[in-house]
Amino acid sequence: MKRSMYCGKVTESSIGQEVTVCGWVHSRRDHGGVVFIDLRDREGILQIVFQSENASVFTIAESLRSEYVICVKGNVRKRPEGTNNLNMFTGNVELIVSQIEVLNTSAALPFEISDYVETSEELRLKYRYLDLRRTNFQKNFIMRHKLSNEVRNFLNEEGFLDIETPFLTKSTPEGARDFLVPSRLYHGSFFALPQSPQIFKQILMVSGFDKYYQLARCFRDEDLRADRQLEFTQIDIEMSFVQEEDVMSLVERMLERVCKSVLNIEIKTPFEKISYQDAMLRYGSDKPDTRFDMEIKDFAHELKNCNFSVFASAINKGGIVRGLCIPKGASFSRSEIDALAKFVGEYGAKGLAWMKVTSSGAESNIVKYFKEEEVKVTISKLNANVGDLIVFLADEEKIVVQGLGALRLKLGKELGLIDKSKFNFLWVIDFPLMEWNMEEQRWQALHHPFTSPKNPDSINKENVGLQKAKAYDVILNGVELGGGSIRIHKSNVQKKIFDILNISDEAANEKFGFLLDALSYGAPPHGGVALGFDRMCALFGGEESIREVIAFPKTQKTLDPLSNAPSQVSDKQLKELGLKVVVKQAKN
RNA sequence: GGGGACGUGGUGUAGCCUGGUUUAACACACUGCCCUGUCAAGGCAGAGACCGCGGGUUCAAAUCCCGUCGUCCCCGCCA
Repeated sequence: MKRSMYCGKVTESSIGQEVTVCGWVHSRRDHGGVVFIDLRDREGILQIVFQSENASVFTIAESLRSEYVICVKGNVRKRPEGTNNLNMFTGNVELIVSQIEVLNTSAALPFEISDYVETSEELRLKYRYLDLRRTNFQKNFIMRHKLSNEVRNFLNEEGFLDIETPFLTKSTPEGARDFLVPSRLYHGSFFALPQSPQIFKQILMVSGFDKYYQLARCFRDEDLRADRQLEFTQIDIEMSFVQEEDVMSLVERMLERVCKSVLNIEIKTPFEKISYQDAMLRYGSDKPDTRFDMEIKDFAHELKNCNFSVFASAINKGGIVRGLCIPKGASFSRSEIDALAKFVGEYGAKGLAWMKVTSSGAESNIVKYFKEEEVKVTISKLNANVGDLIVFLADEEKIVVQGLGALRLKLGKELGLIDKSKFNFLWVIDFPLMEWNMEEQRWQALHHPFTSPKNPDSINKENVGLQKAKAYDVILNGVELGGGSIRIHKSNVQKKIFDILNISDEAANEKFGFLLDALSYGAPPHGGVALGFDRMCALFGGEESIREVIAFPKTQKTLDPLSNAPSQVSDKQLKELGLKVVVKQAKN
């Protein structure tokens, strides 16, 4: 028997036709004289019916079990009056089986393939092939395919060339930890897997390809999170003879197109723009979730003479005081407020000051240190209403910003302030070029060291702290979807940046000499962007974790329970590579 | 490197706080039987866990304590 259509595609238009479908036994309902089976393939589920009149197929039907693979032929008919299933796409029809072939049996399952029962992550990954049979996964990966296809279509139409860059490349000193691949012919030398195709795509611009893209796999040997894997995919784009607006406009048009064609959502362009400084002040984050308000306000000016010693001393030490208003938060119990204080403690805050807004002003154990005017100004600046809770952090800037930013997000989620149907795109711009690394006592690129300063000609070691970058991040619902910049295209400017970053001429030549050389041979002005494709798929699929849109992800401890990678290798393999010993064995 | 949550038949959970009628409960899955319109089908019967692992406290430990392993979330890290 040869399949004639997908289970999930059988609808009214097939009524009266004989079709052959193949799939997995999703569920079986044996009524004695009639057996119903929900047959599942990647496109959906179809109810097939076995009637006792057809004795030979009926006997087989009674022996079928979950996840058996079968092929059945039969007539499609309209379901009898009153037996339609409105929850199924194929719920108005059913297939009356005339022939069946059992293509394979299945052992009893280690867990239920059901959308109703959650199974532990470890077990799901060990039996990933079963987990991926869930309709939600089938849906996610079909969506992922559509998305990548639409991205490619769009970029192809815009005149971009898809060019591959190497996986075996050179280790770079700045940035994430590299995955190293030992060289067999040159013992002691290593390739590195790319953290991103950054340098290669810039060199492609020097070569005159003008517009490049790639759905590029990238590798970073850092600890994992819900939105981070060791390897991930990014939509990598680079263009010549462009400014910030050109790249941003391209990204907007691309996102507009894929939102329409994949999700059937109309989004507004151009996206709202917010400066880095503003984002950090108002949202305590460089990737603000603007689906809800609860903005943070600064009180350095209003409360600088406040009698509350914690605030005064924080300001005296060069720190800041900021606060936010939690709607209806006055009903929080003391222990709930303590929990909030503990939460901001994770970001280094030593405490959380608070006041409940009442009809006569405010109350809490710190209100007595405030002048009436200070309370009034605070309430009005935060637009607080009676019944709200105002919380403050006073400390060094980084702690206050991060603590309140994280608190705002946590409360936004927990208090249900977030409208999940919203797709809020946003540009964060005007990033500082560099930030001071306290531990290593040196400047460090905020983006990457190839990012062009706004004023490349006047930059020097003294003013670098005030320099802004020609960089932009695109944010969706509080997730950094991607970022990019206009690059440095002149080798003297690039050398100057390396110098400020404390990378010696010698080191710069050793690590990036090939880029510096390339820039000296007529590099065009260029810039680009990279979008996290896995994150995009997760957001589009309504998933919290990118593991739900990656077929074979690793656990948080970087293991693959399916294949048991990483694993030890033979002495012979090691010897060929000029390596010895394995110190720590992965425990699977 | 650090903090937190979790770990009980095949799966998901309850029991743990307050140790003893626990012979560890419930649902799903599984096995057998019944049933001609179900769709997370239903009914009857059955098999299946000494409670992640190790140690300690106690007359007595799934339950309390210590350690350890694993999974997830977060901080650090991720230019």
